[in-house]
Amino acid sequence: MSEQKTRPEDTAKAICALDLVKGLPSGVKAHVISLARVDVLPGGVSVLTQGAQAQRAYAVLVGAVRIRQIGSDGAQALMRMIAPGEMFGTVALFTEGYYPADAETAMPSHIASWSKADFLALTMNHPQIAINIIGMVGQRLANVQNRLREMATQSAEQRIAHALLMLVEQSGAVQAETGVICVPLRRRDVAELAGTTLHTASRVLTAWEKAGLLARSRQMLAVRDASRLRRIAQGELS
Amino acid sequence: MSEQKTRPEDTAKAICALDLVKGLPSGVKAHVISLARVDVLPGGVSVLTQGAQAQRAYAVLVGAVRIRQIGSDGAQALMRMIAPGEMFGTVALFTEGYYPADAETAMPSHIASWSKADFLALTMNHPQIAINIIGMVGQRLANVQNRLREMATQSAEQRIAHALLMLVEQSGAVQAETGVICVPLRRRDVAELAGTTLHTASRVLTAWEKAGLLARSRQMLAVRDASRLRRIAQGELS
DNA sequence: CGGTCGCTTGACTAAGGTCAAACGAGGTGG
DNA sequence: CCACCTCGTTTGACCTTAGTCAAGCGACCG
Repeated sequence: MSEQKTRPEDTAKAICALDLVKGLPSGVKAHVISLARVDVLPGGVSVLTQGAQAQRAYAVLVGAVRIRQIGSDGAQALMRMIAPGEMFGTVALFTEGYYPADAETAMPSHIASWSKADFLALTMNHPQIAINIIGMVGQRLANVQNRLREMATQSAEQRIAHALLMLVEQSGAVQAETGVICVPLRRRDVAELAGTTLHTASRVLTAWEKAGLLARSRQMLAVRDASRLRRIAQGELS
Repeated sequence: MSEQKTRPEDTAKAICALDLVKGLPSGVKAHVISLARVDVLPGGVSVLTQGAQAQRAYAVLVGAVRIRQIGSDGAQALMRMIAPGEMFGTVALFTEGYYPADAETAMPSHIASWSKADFLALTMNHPQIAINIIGMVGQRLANVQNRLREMATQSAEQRIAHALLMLVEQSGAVQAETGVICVPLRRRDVAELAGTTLHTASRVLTAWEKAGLLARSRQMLAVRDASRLRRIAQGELS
């Protein structure tokens, strides 16, 4: 966690690495960069709120964002964590126009964003961008559908294991090796992600810590024995 | 349920009504129609299978299709029912290329489809089509996310009520009035849709039938008291 | 030093899943 | 035409999972 300076060329590079501009000539990438607004935000602040008119599309360059949905009955669920390089709030620009969930920074973050007008113009002028968006949304859809099936058929323990494994994968190749999840995760987050209560999540996680499956330093979680966790996730174990 | 003749102008009209070609000039629509293959299928046959290389994108013109996902552990969940005018199997053409679920006709159906090459060319040449796809997928994503939250936080009874209400809405404005769900629904379908077991679904449904909330004729379900059902879905009742 | 926040832990409970059995309708073949 | 079988469904008895209620702990912050 070294001191990090905000350099323009870093943000440019980060934006170029987005799936959004995959396969586009560098001229277009430059244009996308020029249209972007970059905000440097502390942790725990709201980026967009559920139900509001969609004005902008966002991408996380540095840090992490929590996407949480709250139902009409007040129950809330954590839809996903956004890691660097991923986008959020983009779909609402194309549909009814209301954000379907809340987004807040889970740690100090750099967030790039584009106005609705600019973003729509980009997709109209560069079909490849539209296709890239379809790819990203499709990936998300597949992911959510998988979780839906798991939620319907698997035990709380399995779902928690899946949630952790997903987070590790999301953290990128480097972390996937070591198993460190570089996002501050509260028990409550894990619970909402896996669709259980804070209490059962706590019980399961502390049990796994005692068994040496997990380790915790500060707010971060580290998966020590991913293969075992994977077996638990598939119901082959305990 | 009158005898139905397959007339080319009917299929043309049905394809023109797809969200896919919304906002496009009729010349393009004609082109889309010319590229479509239309299959007339009996009920209960497979249209595409999970895990197969995505070759085509599909749309239901007449009838209904069941989209079912099966996990590595064998547990299966009904992702959604496809009503006339909706598409399926489209996203896989843009992502990895494997269908994420099975699709089978739930009743005799007319299915339009386009080859991968044609479909991708269409989206490249007509950005509006790509944007329409994003809209459709976005809608789906929002829907699945809502169900995910419900699955995590609500009771089995509430989820079943939600599933029925969703089906009624899907059946179109005419049916929404009368409350008839014009799709053959087995108990098992309802159960998989709501993420419960066949048994609890049966218990709940027969209880509702006895209470006059539902009626059943042949394989179809009819919702007699939608407002009451809606209150159950929101947990205000029983 | 008190307050808040996040976490842990225990005891209890109920929702709903599992197991088991049987029924009715529809279709098929003897 | 009837016997039989299959498939979808119903219903009961039981039991496990995981949610609820309640209490206490430790850490961090002002």
